[in-house]
Amino acid sequence: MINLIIADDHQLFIDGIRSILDHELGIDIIGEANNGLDLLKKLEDKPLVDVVLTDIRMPVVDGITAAKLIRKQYPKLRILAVSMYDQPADVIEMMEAGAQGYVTKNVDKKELVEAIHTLMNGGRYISKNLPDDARAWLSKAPETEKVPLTRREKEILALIARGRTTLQIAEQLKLSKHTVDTHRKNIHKKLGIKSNTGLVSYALKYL
Amino acid sequence: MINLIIADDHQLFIDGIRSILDHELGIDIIGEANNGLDLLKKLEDKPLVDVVLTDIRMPVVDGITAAKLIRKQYPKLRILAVSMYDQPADVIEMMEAGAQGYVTKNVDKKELVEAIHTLMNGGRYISKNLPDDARAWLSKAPETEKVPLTRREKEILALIARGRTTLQIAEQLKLSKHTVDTHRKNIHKKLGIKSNTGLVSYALKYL
DNA sequence: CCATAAATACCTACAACTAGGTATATGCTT
DNA sequence: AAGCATATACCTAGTTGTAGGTATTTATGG
Repeated sequence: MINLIIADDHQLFIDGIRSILDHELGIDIIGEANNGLDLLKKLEDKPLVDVVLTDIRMPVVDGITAAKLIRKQYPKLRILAVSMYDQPADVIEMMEAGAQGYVTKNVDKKELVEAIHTLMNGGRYISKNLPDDARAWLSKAPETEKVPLTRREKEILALIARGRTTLQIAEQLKLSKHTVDTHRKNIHKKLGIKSNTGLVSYALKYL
Repeated sequence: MINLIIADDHQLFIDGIRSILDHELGIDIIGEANNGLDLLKKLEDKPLVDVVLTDIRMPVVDGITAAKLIRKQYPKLRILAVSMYDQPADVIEMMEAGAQGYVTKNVDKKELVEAIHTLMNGGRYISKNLPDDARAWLSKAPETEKVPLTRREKEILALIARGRTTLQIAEQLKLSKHTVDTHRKNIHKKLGIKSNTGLVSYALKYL
Protein backbone atom coordinates (compact mmCIF):
# COMPACT_ATOMS: atom_id res chain seq x y z
CA MET A 1 0.00 0.00 0.00
CA ILE A 2 1.37 3.39 -1.02
CA ASN A 3 0.32 6.19 1.31
CA LEU A 4 0.24 9.60 -0.26
CA ILE A 5 -0.58 13.13 0.67
CA ILE A 6 -1.66 15.89 -1.72
CA ALA A 7 -0.76 19.54 -1.49
CA ASP A 8 -2.43 22.09 -3.77
CA ASP A 9 -4.01 25.46 -3.20
CA HIS A 10 -6.97 24.58 -5.38
CA GLN A 11 -9.31 22.32 -3.47
CA LEU A 12 -11.03 21.38 -6.72
CA PHE A 13 -7.80 19.96 -8.03
CA ILE A 14 -7.29 17.90 -4.87
CA ASP A 15 -10.79 16.53 -5.19
CA GLY A 16 -10.09 15.66 -8.81
CA ILE A 17 -6.98 13.69 -7.90
CA ARG A 18 -8.92 12.00 -5.11
CA SER A 19 -11.61 10.84 -7.49
CA ILE A 20 -8.97 9.62 -9.93
CA LEU A 21 -6.94 7.67 -7.37
CA ASP A 22 -9.78 6.64 -5.10
CA HIS A 23 -10.35 3.30 -6.72
CA GLU A 24 -6.74 2.66 -7.56
CA LEU A 25 -5.63 -0.45 -5.72
CA GLY A 26 -2.57 -0.04 -3.58
CA ILE A 27 -2.74 3.74 -3.37
CA ASP A 28 -4.23 5.45 -0.37
CA ILE A 29 -4.65 9.20 0.03
CA ILE A 30 -4.11 9.79 3.70
CA GLY A 31 -4.00 13.56 3.82
CA GLU A 32 -4.16 16.86 1.99
CA ALA A 33 -2.81 20.36 2.42
CA ASN A 34 -3.50 23.72 0.79
CA ASN A 35 -0.03 25.18 0.97
CA GLY A 36 3.56 24.23 1.68
CA LEU A 37 3.47 25.10 5.36
CA ASP A 38 0.29 23.14 5.84
CA LEU A 39 1.96 20.23 4.08
CA LEU A 40 4.96 20.28 6.40
CA LYS A 41 2.65 20.32 9.42
CA LYS A 42 0.67 17.36 8.12
CA LEU A 43 3.86 15.39 7.55
CA GLU A 44 4.77 15.78 11.20
CA ASP A 45 1.62 13.95 12.24
CA LYS A 46 1.70 11.23 9.63
CA PRO A 47 4.65 8.89 9.88
CA LEU A 48 3.36 6.58 7.17
CA VAL A 49 3.52 8.87 4.14
CA ASP A 50 5.39 7.40 1.17
CA VAL A 51 4.73 9.96 -1.55
CA VAL A 52 3.96 13.65 -1.56
CA LEU A 53 2.03 14.92 -4.52
CA THR A 54 2.51 18.66 -4.64
CA ASP A 55 1.94 21.74 -6.71
CA ILE A 56 4.96 23.99 -7.15
CA ARG A 57 3.23 27.36 -6.79
CA MET A 58 1.35 27.69 -3.52
CA PRO A 59 0.73 30.44 -0.96
CA VAL A 60 2.62 30.85 2.32
CA VAL A 61 5.33 28.32 1.44
CA ASP A 62 5.70 27.27 -2.18
CA GLY A 63 6.20 23.70 -3.33
CA ILE A 64 9.84 24.17 -4.24
CA THR A 65 10.76 25.40 -0.78
CA ALA A 66 8.66 22.68 0.80
CA ALA A 67 10.46 20.07 -1.32
CA LYS A 68 13.84 21.31 -0.10
CA LEU A 69 12.75 21.06 3.52
CA ILE A 70 11.12 17.67 3.07
CA ARG A 71 14.28 16.39 1.42
CA LYS A 72 16.22 17.25 4.56
CA GLN A 73 13.78 16.10 7.14
CA TYR A 74 12.35 13.03 5.47
CA PRO A 75 14.90 11.83 2.92
CA LYS A 76 12.99 8.63 2.28
CA LEU A 77 9.90 10.50 1.11
CA ARG A 78 9.20 10.60 -2.62
CA ILE A 79 8.07 13.91 -4.04
CA LEU A 80 6.02 14.10 -7.22
CA ALA A 81 5.43 17.61 -8.52
CA VAL A 82 2.13 18.16 -10.28
CA SER A 83 2.09 21.51 -12.00
CA MET A 84 0.40 23.62 -14.65
CA TYR A 85 3.78 24.92 -15.70
CA ASP A 86 5.78 23.11 -18.31
CA GLN A 87 8.75 25.47 -18.54
CA PRO A 88 12.03 23.57 -18.41
CA ALA A 89 13.24 26.06 -15.82
CA ASP A 90 10.40 25.13 -13.46
CA VAL A 91 10.92 21.44 -13.95
CA ILE A 92 14.63 21.65 -13.34
CA GLU A 93 14.25 23.89 -10.31
CA MET A 94 11.77 21.51 -8.74
CA MET A 95 13.84 18.42 -9.50
CA GLU A 96 16.95 20.12 -8.10
CA ALA A 97 14.97 20.98 -5.01
CA GLY A 98 14.53 17.31 -4.36
CA ALA A 99 11.51 16.06 -6.29
CA GLN A 100 11.86 12.71 -7.97
CA GLY A 101 9.09 13.29 -10.45
CA TYR A 102 7.31 16.05 -12.36
CA VAL A 103 4.06 15.71 -14.25
CA THR A 104 1.83 18.39 -15.74
CA LYS A 105 -1.76 18.72 -14.65
CA ASN A 106 -3.08 17.31 -17.88
CA VAL A 107 -1.60 13.82 -17.62
CA ASP A 108 -4.14 11.04 -17.63
CA LYS A 109 -4.76 8.61 -14.82
CA LYS A 110 -2.55 5.96 -16.40
CA GLU A 111 0.51 8.21 -16.52
CA LEU A 112 -0.09 9.58 -13.02
CA VAL A 113 -0.22 6.08 -11.56
CA GLU A 114 2.83 5.09 -13.58
CA ALA A 115 4.74 8.08 -12.22
CA ILE A 116 3.81 7.22 -8.63
CA HIS A 117 4.91 3.63 -9.02
CA THR A 118 8.14 4.62 -10.72
CA LEU A 119 8.96 6.85 -7.78
CA MET A 120 8.11 4.16 -5.25
CA ASN A 121 10.46 1.77 -7.01
CA GLY A 122 13.29 4.22 -6.57
CA GLY A 123 13.07 5.70 -10.05
CA ARG A 124 12.47 9.21 -11.32
CA TYR A 125 9.81 10.42 -13.71
CA ILE A 126 9.21 13.42 -15.94
CA SER A 127 5.99 13.31 -17.91
CA LYS A 128 6.24 12.57 -21.59
CA ASN A 129 4.51 15.74 -22.78
CA LEU A 130 7.17 18.00 -21.25
CA PRO A 131 9.77 19.66 -23.52
CA ASP A 132 12.90 17.68 -24.30
CA ASP A 133 14.97 20.29 -22.49
CA ALA A 134 13.19 19.38 -19.29
CA ARG A 135 13.24 15.63 -19.82
CA ALA A 136 16.94 15.82 -20.62
CA TRP A 137 17.55 16.67 -16.99
CA LEU A 138 17.02 13.03 -16.10
CA SER A 139 20.10 11.99 -18.04
CA LYS A 140 22.19 14.99 -17.03
CA ALA A 141 21.69 14.68 -13.29
CA PRO A 142 23.31 11.51 -12.07
CA GLU A 143 20.93 9.37 -10.07
CA THR A 144 22.84 9.52 -6.84
CA GLU A 145 20.71 8.44 -3.96
CA LYS A 146 22.08 11.06 -1.65
CA VAL A 147 22.43 9.43 1.69
CA PRO A 148 22.51 12.44 3.96
CA LEU A 149 24.38 10.66 6.73
CA THR A 150 27.43 12.34 8.22
CA ARG A 151 30.76 10.55 8.53
CA ARG A 152 30.19 9.71 12.15
CA GLU A 153 26.71 8.42 11.45
CA LYS A 154 27.93 6.16 8.67
CA GLU A 155 30.61 4.81 10.97
CA ILE A 156 28.08 4.02 13.64
CA LEU A 157 25.61 2.56 11.16
CA ALA A 158 28.32 0.20 9.93
CA LEU A 159 28.95 -1.00 13.47
CA ILE A 160 25.26 -1.51 14.16
CA ALA A 161 25.05 -3.59 10.99
CA ARG A 162 27.83 -5.75 12.36
CA GLY A 163 25.72 -6.52 15.38
CA ARG A 164 27.41 -4.25 17.89
CA THR A 165 25.34 -2.88 20.75
CA THR A 166 25.27 0.80 21.66
CA LEU A 167 27.56 0.16 24.59
CA GLN A 168 30.09 -1.77 22.52
CA ILE A 169 30.16 0.98 19.90
CA ALA A 170 30.64 3.60 22.60
CA GLU A 171 33.60 1.69 23.99
CA GLN A 172 35.16 1.12 20.59
CA LEU A 173 34.88 4.77 19.55
CA LYS A 174 35.62 6.05 23.04
CA LEU A 175 32.35 7.94 23.26
CA SER A 176 29.63 8.17 25.83
CA LYS A 177 26.79 5.75 25.25
CA HIS A 178 24.52 8.79 25.18
CA THR A 179 26.36 10.13 22.18
CA VAL A 180 26.09 6.89 20.27
CA ASP A 181 22.44 6.78 21.23
CA THR A 182 21.87 10.25 19.85
CA HIS A 183 23.62 9.36 16.61
CA ARG A 184 21.53 6.24 16.28
CA LYS A 185 18.34 8.21 16.80
CA ASN A 186 19.41 10.74 14.19
CA ILE A 187 20.10 7.92 11.73
CA HIS A 188 16.66 6.50 12.43
CA LYS A 189 15.12 9.87 11.75
CA LYS A 190 17.10 10.60 8.60
CA LEU A 191 16.41 7.25 7.03
CA GLY A 192 12.84 6.97 8.24
CA ILE A 193 13.69 3.66 9.86
CA LYS A 194 12.49 2.92 13.35
CA SER A 195 14.57 -0.06 14.42
CA ASN A 196 18.06 -1.44 14.44
CA THR A 197 16.97 -4.50 12.49
CA GLY A 198 15.74 -2.17 9.79
CA LEU A 199 19.08 -0.36 9.84
CA VAL A 200 20.90 -3.63 9.26
CA SER A 201 18.99 -4.40 6.08
CA TYR A 202 19.48 -0.83 4.92
CA ALA A 203 23.19 -0.93 5.62
CA LEU A 204 23.70 -4.25 3.88
CA LYS A 205 21.96 -2.94 0.79
CA TYR A 206 23.26 0.57 0.50
CA LEU A 207 26.45 0.90 2.48
CA MET B 1 41.24 -15.89 16.86
CA ILE B 2 40.06 -19.47 16.54
CA ASN B 3 39.09 -21.01 19.86
CA LEU B 4 39.38 -24.75 20.01
CA ILE B 5 38.85 -27.55 22.44
CA ILE B 6 40.52 -30.98 22.31
CA ALA B 7 38.96 -34.28 23.27
CA ASP B 8 41.09 -37.44 23.50
CA ASP B 9 41.43 -40.19 26.06
CA HIS B 10 45.21 -40.10 25.87
CA GLN B 11 46.50 -37.11 27.80
CA LEU B 12 49.86 -37.47 26.10
CA PHE B 13 48.21 -36.89 22.74
CA ILE B 14 46.43 -33.79 24.01
CA ASP B 15 49.74 -32.44 25.31
CA GLY B 16 51.31 -33.15 21.95
CA ILE B 17 48.66 -31.15 20.10
CA ARG B 18 49.01 -28.37 22.64
CA SER B 19 52.75 -28.12 22.04
CA ILE B 20 52.18 -28.14 18.30
CA LEU B 21 49.49 -25.45 18.29
CA ASP B 22 50.74 -23.43 21.23
CA HIS B 23 52.70 -20.98 19.17
CA GLU B 24 50.38 -20.98 16.22
CA LEU B 25 49.08 -17.44 15.80
CA GLY B 26 45.33 -17.15 15.70
CA ILE B 27 44.62 -20.48 17.33
CA ASP B 28 43.86 -20.74 21.01
CA ILE B 29 43.25 -23.97 22.91
CA ILE B 30 40.67 -23.07 25.48
CA GLY B 31 39.80 -26.49 26.86
CA GLU B 32 40.32 -30.21 26.83
CA ALA B 33 38.33 -33.34 27.61
CA ASN B 34 39.14 -37.01 28.03
CA ASN B 35 35.94 -38.48 26.67
CA GLY B 36 32.82 -37.54 24.76
CA LEU B 37 30.70 -36.83 27.80
CA ASP B 38 33.40 -34.66 29.29
CA LEU B 39 33.55 -32.81 25.99
CA LEU B 40 29.83 -32.10 25.97
CA LYS B 41 30.03 -30.77 29.52
CA LYS B 42 32.93 -28.49 28.65
CA LEU B 43 31.02 -27.10 25.67
CA GLU B 44 28.19 -26.04 27.92
CA ASP B 45 30.52 -23.75 29.86
CA LYS B 46 32.40 -22.32 26.92
CA PRO B 47 30.31 -20.27 24.55
CA LEU B 48 33.30 -19.18 22.50
CA VAL B 49 34.42 -22.49 21.02
CA ASP B 50 34.81 -22.47 17.24
CA VAL B 51 36.37 -25.85 16.55
CA VAL B 52 36.29 -29.19 18.34
CA LEU B 53 39.26 -31.43 17.75
CA THR B 54 38.21 -34.92 18.76
CA ASP B 55 39.23 -38.57 18.70
CA ILE B 56 36.58 -40.98 17.45
CA ARG B 57 37.16 -43.82 19.93
CA MET B 58 36.83 -42.67 23.50
CA PRO B 59 35.39 -44.10 26.72
CA VAL B 60 31.97 -43.28 28.16
CA VAL B 61 30.74 -41.46 25.05
CA ASP B 62 32.64 -41.99 21.80
CA GLY B 63 33.56 -39.24 19.37
CA ILE B 64 30.99 -40.24 16.78
CA THR B 65 28.10 -40.02 19.20
CA ALA B 66 29.46 -36.78 20.58
CA ALA B 67 29.66 -35.36 17.06
CA LYS B 68 26.01 -36.18 16.43
CA LEU B 69 24.93 -34.44 19.61
CA ILE B 70 27.16 -31.43 18.99
CA ARG B 71 25.75 -31.11 15.49
CA LYS B 72 22.28 -30.77 16.96
CA GLN B 73 23.05 -28.52 19.86
CA TYR B 74 25.72 -26.31 18.36
CA PRO B 75 25.28 -26.40 14.59
CA LYS B 76 27.78 -23.60 14.08
CA LEU B 77 30.59 -25.60 15.71
CA ARG B 78 33.19 -27.15 13.43
CA ILE B 79 34.27 -30.68 14.26
CA LEU B 80 37.64 -32.03 13.20
CA ALA B 81 38.18 -35.72 13.86
CA VAL B 82 41.72 -36.73 14.67
CA SER B 83 42.08 -40.48 14.67
CA MET B 84 44.52 -43.39 14.48
CA TYR B 85 42.13 -45.22 12.22
CA ASP B 86 42.27 -44.75 8.49
CA GLN B 87 39.53 -47.18 7.47
CA PRO B 88 37.16 -45.53 4.99
CA ALA B 89 34.25 -46.84 7.05
CA ASP B 90 35.44 -44.88 10.08
CA VAL B 91 35.99 -41.74 8.09
CA ILE B 92 32.61 -41.92 6.45
CA GLU B 93 30.81 -42.70 9.68
CA MET B 94 32.41 -39.75 11.41
CA MET B 95 31.73 -37.36 8.56
CA GLU B 96 28.13 -38.51 8.37
CA ALA B 97 27.86 -37.95 12.09
CA GLY B 98 28.55 -34.30 11.48
CA ALA B 99 32.30 -33.77 11.37
CA GLN B 100 33.58 -31.39 8.75
CA GLY B 101 37.09 -32.78 8.76
CA TYR B 102 39.06 -35.95 9.41
CA VAL B 103 42.82 -36.22 9.79
CA THR B 104 44.95 -39.13 10.98
CA LYS B 105 47.20 -38.78 13.96
CA ASN B 106 50.31 -38.74 11.84
CA VAL B 107 49.63 -35.53 9.93
CA ASP B 108 52.23 -32.85 10.39
CA LYS B 109 51.66 -29.45 11.92
CA LYS B 110 51.23 -27.81 8.55
CA GLU B 111 48.38 -30.07 7.50
CA LEU B 112 46.69 -29.88 10.89
CA VAL B 113 46.65 -26.10 10.76
CA GLU B 114 45.48 -26.19 7.15
CA ALA B 115 42.60 -28.47 8.12
CA ILE B 116 41.55 -26.20 10.95
CA HIS B 117 41.57 -23.14 8.75
CA THR B 118 39.69 -24.92 5.98
CA LEU B 119 36.96 -25.81 8.45
CA MET B 120 36.78 -22.28 9.80
CA ASN B 121 36.32 -20.96 6.29
CA GLY B 122 33.30 -23.17 5.84
CA GLY B 123 35.09 -25.93 3.97
CA ARG B 124 35.61 -29.61 4.71
CA TYR B 125 38.87 -31.51 4.93
CA ILE B 126 40.02 -35.12 4.75
CA SER B 127 43.74 -35.64 5.14
CA LYS B 128 45.73 -36.47 2.06
CA ASN B 129 47.16 -39.75 3.33
CA LEU B 130 43.73 -41.34 3.70
CA PRO B 131 42.55 -43.90 1.14
CA ASP B 132 40.83 -42.60 -1.95
CA ASP B 133 37.64 -44.39 -0.90
CA ALA B 134 37.51 -42.19 2.15
CA ARG B 135 38.47 -38.97 0.38
CA ALA B 136 35.88 -39.69 -2.29
CA TRP B 137 33.20 -39.04 0.32
CA LEU B 138 33.86 -35.34 -0.06
CA SER B 139 32.63 -35.35 -3.65
CA LYS B 140 29.79 -37.79 -3.04
CA ALA B 141 28.21 -35.95 -0.13
CA PRO B 142 26.84 -32.67 -1.37
CA GLU B 143 28.07 -29.75 0.64
CA THR B 144 24.71 -28.65 1.90
CA GLU B 145 25.05 -26.33 4.79
CA LYS B 146 22.16 -27.87 6.63
CA VAL B 147 20.31 -25.07 8.27
CA PRO B 148 18.63 -26.97 11.06
CA LEU B 149 15.80 -24.50 11.40
CA THR B 150 12.25 -25.81 11.47
CA ARG B 151 9.52 -24.42 9.24
CA ARG B 152 8.14 -22.26 11.97
CA GLU B 153 11.56 -20.96 12.87
CA LYS B 154 12.31 -20.01 9.28
CA GLU B 155 9.00 -18.23 9.07
CA ILE B 156 9.74 -16.25 12.18
CA LEU B 157 13.30 -15.52 11.11
CA ALA B 158 11.99 -14.08 7.86
CA LEU B 159 9.69 -11.77 9.77
CA ILE B 160 12.44 -10.66 12.11
CA ALA B 161 14.56 -9.85 9.07
CA ARG B 162 11.73 -7.64 7.83
CA GLY B 163 11.97 -5.62 11.01
CA ARG B 164 8.93 -6.96 12.82
CA THR B 165 8.96 -6.96 16.61
CA THR B 166 8.08 -10.05 18.64
CA LEU B 167 4.66 -8.65 19.37
CA GLN B 168 3.91 -7.89 15.75
CA ILE B 169 4.94 -11.37 14.71
CA ALA B 170 2.77 -12.89 17.43
CA GLU B 171 -0.21 -10.93 16.19
CA GLN B 172 0.41 -11.80 12.56
CA LEU B 173 0.78 -15.53 13.23
CA LYS B 174 -1.88 -15.52 15.95
CA LEU B 175 0.52 -16.83 18.57
CA SER B 176 1.35 -15.80 22.09
CA LYS B 177 4.30 -13.44 22.32
CA HIS B 178 5.89 -16.04 24.60
CA THR B 179 5.84 -18.57 21.80
CA VAL B 180 7.47 -16.25 19.33
CA ASP B 181 9.98 -15.38 22.00
CA THR B 182 10.83 -19.04 22.53
CA HIS B 183 11.22 -19.60 18.80
CA ARG B 184 13.50 -16.59 18.55
CA LYS B 185 15.64 -17.87 21.40
CA ASN B 186 15.87 -21.30 19.75
CA ILE B 187 16.95 -19.67 16.49
CA HIS B 188 19.60 -17.70 18.36
CA LYS B 189 20.88 -20.92 19.91
CA LYS B 190 20.84 -22.97 16.73
CA LEU B 191 22.65 -20.37 14.68
CA GLY B 192 25.00 -19.28 17.43
CA ILE B 193 23.80 -15.70 16.99
CA LYS B 194 22.98 -13.61 20.01
CA SER B 195 21.01 -10.71 18.61
CA ASN B 196 18.27 -9.82 16.21
CA THR B 197 20.58 -7.56 14.26
CA GLY B 198 22.79 -10.57 13.70
CA LEU B 199 19.80 -12.58 12.56
CA VAL B 200 18.97 -9.97 9.96
CA SER B 201 22.37 -10.22 8.30
CA TYR B 202 22.18 -14.01 8.48
CA ALA B 203 18.71 -14.07 6.94
CA LEU B 204 19.61 -11.68 4.14
CA LYS B 205 22.59 -13.83 3.23
CA TYR B 206 21.27 -17.34 3.61
CA LEU B 207 17.49 -17.26 3.48
C1' DC C 1 2.53 -47.49 20.45
C1' DC C 2 6.45 -45.19 22.04
C1' DA C 3 10.01 -41.94 21.66
C1' DT C 4 11.44 -37.83 19.79
C1' DA C 5 10.90 -33.47 17.48
C1' DA C 6 8.28 -29.42 16.95
C1' DA C 7 5.33 -26.08 18.47
C1' DT C 8 3.14 -23.94 21.98
C1' DA C 9 3.04 -20.93 26.45
C1' DC C 10 4.60 -18.96 30.74
C1' DC C 11 8.13 -17.00 34.51
C1' DT C 12 11.90 -13.92 36.22
C1' DA C 13 15.52 -10.59 35.77
C1' DC C 14 18.27 -7.69 33.40
C1' DA C 15 20.12 -5.42 29.15
C1' DA C 16 19.29 -2.84 25.15
C1' DC C 17 16.58 -0.10 22.28
C1' DT C 18 13.05 3.58 21.19
C1' DA C 19 11.31 8.24 21.50
C1' DG C 20 10.81 12.53 23.27
C1' DG C 21 13.42 16.16 25.22
C1' DT C 22 17.63 19.71 26.25
C1' DA C 23 22.24 21.52 25.88
C1' DT C 24 27.09 22.73 24.78
C1' DA C 25 31.34 22.96 22.00
C1' DT C 26 33.45 23.06 17.65
C1' DG C 27 34.38 23.93 13.10
C1' DC C 28 32.93 25.43 8.58
C1' DT C 29 30.79 28.90 5.67
C1' DT C 30 29.15 33.05 4.40
C1' DA D 1 30.85 37.66 13.33
C1' DA D 2 26.79 35.23 12.78
C1' DG D 3 24.70 31.09 11.34
C1' DC D 4 24.49 26.31 10.54
C1' DA D 5 25.84 21.60 10.67
C1' DT D 6 28.11 18.26 13.30
C1' DA D 7 29.40 15.98 17.21
C1' DT D 8 29.11 15.55 21.76
C1' DA D 9 26.44 14.34 26.33
C1' DC D 10 22.63 13.84 29.47
C1' DC D 11 17.43 13.07 31.16
C1' DT D 12 13.01 10.46 31.56
C1' DA D 13 9.93 6.84 30.41
C1' DG D 14 8.32 3.09 28.21
C1' DT D 15 9.04 -0.92 25.10
C1' DT D 16 11.53 -4.68 23.27
C1' DG D 17 15.04 -8.02 23.37
C1' DT D 18 18.21 -11.38 25.78
C1' DA D 19 19.03 -15.42 28.69
C1' DG D 20 17.94 -18.68 31.86
C1' DG D 21 14.35 -21.64 33.21
C1' DT D 22 9.87 -25.03 33.03
C1' DA D 23 6.02 -27.37 30.95
C1' DT D 24 2.20 -29.03 27.86
C1' DT D 25 0.33 -30.37 23.52
C1' DT D 26 0.75 -31.91 18.78
C1' DA D 27 2.85 -34.17 15.04
C1' DT D 28 5.95 -37.65 13.17
C1' DG D 29 8.99 -41.48 12.58
C1' DG D 30 10.24 -46.17 13.84
